[in-house]
Amino acid sequence: MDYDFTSVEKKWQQRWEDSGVFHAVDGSDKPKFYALVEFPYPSGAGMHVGHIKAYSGLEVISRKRRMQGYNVLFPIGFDAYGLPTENYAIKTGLHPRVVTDRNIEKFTSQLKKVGFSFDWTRVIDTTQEDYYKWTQWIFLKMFEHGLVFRDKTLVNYCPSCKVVLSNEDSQGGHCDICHSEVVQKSKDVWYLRITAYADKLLEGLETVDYLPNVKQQQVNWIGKSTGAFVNFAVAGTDETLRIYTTRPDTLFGVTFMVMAPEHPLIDKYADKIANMDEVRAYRAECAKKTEFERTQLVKEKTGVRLSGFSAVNPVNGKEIPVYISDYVMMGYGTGAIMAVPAHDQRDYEFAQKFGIDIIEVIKGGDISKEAYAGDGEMVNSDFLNGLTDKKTSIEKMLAFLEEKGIGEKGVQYKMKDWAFNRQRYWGEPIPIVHCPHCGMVPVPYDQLPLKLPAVKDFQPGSDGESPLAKIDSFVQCKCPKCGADARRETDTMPQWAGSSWYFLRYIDPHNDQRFADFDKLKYWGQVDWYNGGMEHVTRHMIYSRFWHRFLYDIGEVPFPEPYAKRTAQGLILGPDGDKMSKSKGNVVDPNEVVDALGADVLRTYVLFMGDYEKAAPWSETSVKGCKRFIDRVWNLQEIVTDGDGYSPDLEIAFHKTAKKVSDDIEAMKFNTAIAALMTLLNKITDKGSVTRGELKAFVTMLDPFAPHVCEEIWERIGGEGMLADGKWIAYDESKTVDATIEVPVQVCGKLRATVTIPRDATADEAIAAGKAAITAQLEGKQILKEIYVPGRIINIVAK
RNA sequence: GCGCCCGUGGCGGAAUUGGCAGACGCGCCGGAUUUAGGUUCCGGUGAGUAAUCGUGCAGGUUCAAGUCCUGUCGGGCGCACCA
Repeated sequence: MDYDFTSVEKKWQQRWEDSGVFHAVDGSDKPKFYALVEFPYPSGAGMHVGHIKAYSGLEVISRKRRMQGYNVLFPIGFDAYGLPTENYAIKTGLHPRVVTDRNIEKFTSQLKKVGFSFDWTRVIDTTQEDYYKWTQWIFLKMFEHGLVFRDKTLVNYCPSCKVVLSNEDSQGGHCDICHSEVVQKSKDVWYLRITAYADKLLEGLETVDYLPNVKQQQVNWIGKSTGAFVNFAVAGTDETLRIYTTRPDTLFGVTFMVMAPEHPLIDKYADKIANMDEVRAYRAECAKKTEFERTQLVKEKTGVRLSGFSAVNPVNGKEIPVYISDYVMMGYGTGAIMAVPAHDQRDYEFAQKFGIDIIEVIKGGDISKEAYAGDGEMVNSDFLNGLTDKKTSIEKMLAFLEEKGIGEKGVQYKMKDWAFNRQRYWGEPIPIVHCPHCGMVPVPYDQLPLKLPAVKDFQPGSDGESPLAKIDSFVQCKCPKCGADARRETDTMPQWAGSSWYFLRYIDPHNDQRFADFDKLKYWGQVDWYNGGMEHVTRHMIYSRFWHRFLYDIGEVPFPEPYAKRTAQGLILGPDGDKMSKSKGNVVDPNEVVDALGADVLRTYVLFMGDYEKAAPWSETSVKGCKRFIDRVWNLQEIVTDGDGYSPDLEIAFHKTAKKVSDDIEAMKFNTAIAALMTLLNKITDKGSVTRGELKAFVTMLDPFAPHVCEEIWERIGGEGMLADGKWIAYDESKTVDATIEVPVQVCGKLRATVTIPRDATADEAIAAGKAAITAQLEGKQILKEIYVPGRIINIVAK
């Protein structure tokens, strides 16, 4: 009997939809479980097998949870604002709205074809007015609380996309969207003051269950460091040159200072600096370099000494030279450093090149060769001399600095404020009005959403202006405060805006009074389990934790951290082992797999192919193994016999498998859970018959992975109701172990025999049995040690 | 440079965390069914004639090491002149 998966899968997808079994119930008495997967960007290319793997993990867990009696919220939506759609619109002349709707429709039908158990009544689309109204609302709340500010600064700018990028979007000096080289440009930028939340984001990590490397990456990204600010006097003026250092204990080793080329003090004292021409030339040279070149192409230190401008070391009164160099960044610390060439490799290289003194203050290295960054006894350091503990030295120096009023303890973060505007059409309009009298005025809350106007021309302006700037009817408005003629902000929000709070909207997606009802937020609470890609750990994850924490602080949500648990799936690589990409032609289309082999096979294979958290290459031949597996399960119907219980010779195997599958699913070890089911199937087919009760148990366990075939078999053998809201398998712990076990017997760690002994044999009994099996090997030898690890191994050490 | 992770058959990967290395699947070999191919079913499959040897390499700890320690080589990810 051939398995007609196409019609069976269609049939059950329809039944699930008609019955509403996957609808989450607000306020149900059952325990709640909120499973979240990263909603897709609906690109024109359609779904990728990577999406399937990303969703299948929590899909399996959600199906299991429902069967365990939970009220499960497993939603899906579309993160639909973004540049690819806009670029496509520019190319084809189709409106982004049309393109987006078409792509969402395509994604929806593909997702349904795989049989995911999403609650389709809660779908969200970040580009719909009733959604982005609340994105704008949250933005205005932040504005109200002083977390939004505007600054004219050098920004990362992508000349190809004609758009300003955040640091997160221009990692490595390349545009995250088109991979062009990013340049620095001076622009008006809207910032969200995420740095104000740095400590909260750091502390919050202690209360959540994220994968250790996810946590580590966020900690590194926030990049908290503790040290000191120290004020150096500028010789001959009242000016102070303020620096940040993590090693105030090395202050006696400071022999020069370095400022970033853009440091404002340089302009202030331009007439005092004798070689200003040289300085200007150096600055021009630096400005030409991109951030990427400045940081990546570390070759030789360059710089210019400021003549007529020197500083005084506050701990010993020595006058020291001041340089400018591009190895010091304006964006970190104070934009100036104290240089300790003996104990910092960069300062060392600079000192060597410019012939500056190198004074050792920590013993232990050879400073004639290189800087020594290790610990050791303090020397040449006055009151610190003789100390060997770094912590003590730092504390002593800090006390000294504070007493003299020349410095204090300080904290710095690598994380920078979030550049929040884009000069683009397809995004949420920033709901701010520029009034000549009142300045920046927020659009009143009752006028939200500030709708994105329909336009025909999505081309950005030549100087990087938003397409919205060309629409007079949008731009020209009255100031909400004073009524004067005013101009609307024409930039839109970045793609990350809509995804920064979407998990809250799923809880109450149709609410038109609030972003989500407070009682419903209380009922559903934190996302219990969030799964997604590692690439979102430092952007989306940080952003959304920030937004959520802000909403908590102003009393709008009842819990501070949005996600209780976070896991990540590994990539699916192309059959050639490379990352899948269109240009390499190694992309696997999930649609084709569903059509050729069925959704159950696709679902099973993406979880069986390897460790869920690791990357694994797609294999056209391996996927057939899963097809065979599903077909063999289908064929069990041919050998089914009457009987509700387990047959004696399979009972232990069923209990064992039930335990293993239950446990492995929780640990996301889907590959071994499926392997255990395959092993059990092999045992059944070896035996040649299966009772109805056994088959029911089997399809119950397999259901989260391959629900269509399982539902069909369940129905055909007279199972009650649907497995989708059936009951998860129970097992008896005492029946997961055999009464007798086979134990290997080693002599001096080498395997010599195996013996079958009762599971509860004592050590003496086991060893006796073991020795009996290896009498030949023990002949004429003296036994030194006898080891029995219960249930594991017998090892006799003899000489 | 700093931080994290990983090196196991022809391939993807297992190994209850120190206890029979190679589960499960793919591939391959042989057999059955088939006119043949495909499908399906059965048997075999780390290397070696064997004793034995085998988890990137070299040491170490241990009765026992894929697992722990030291060093080294190779690969991946993240951050990066961060003061």
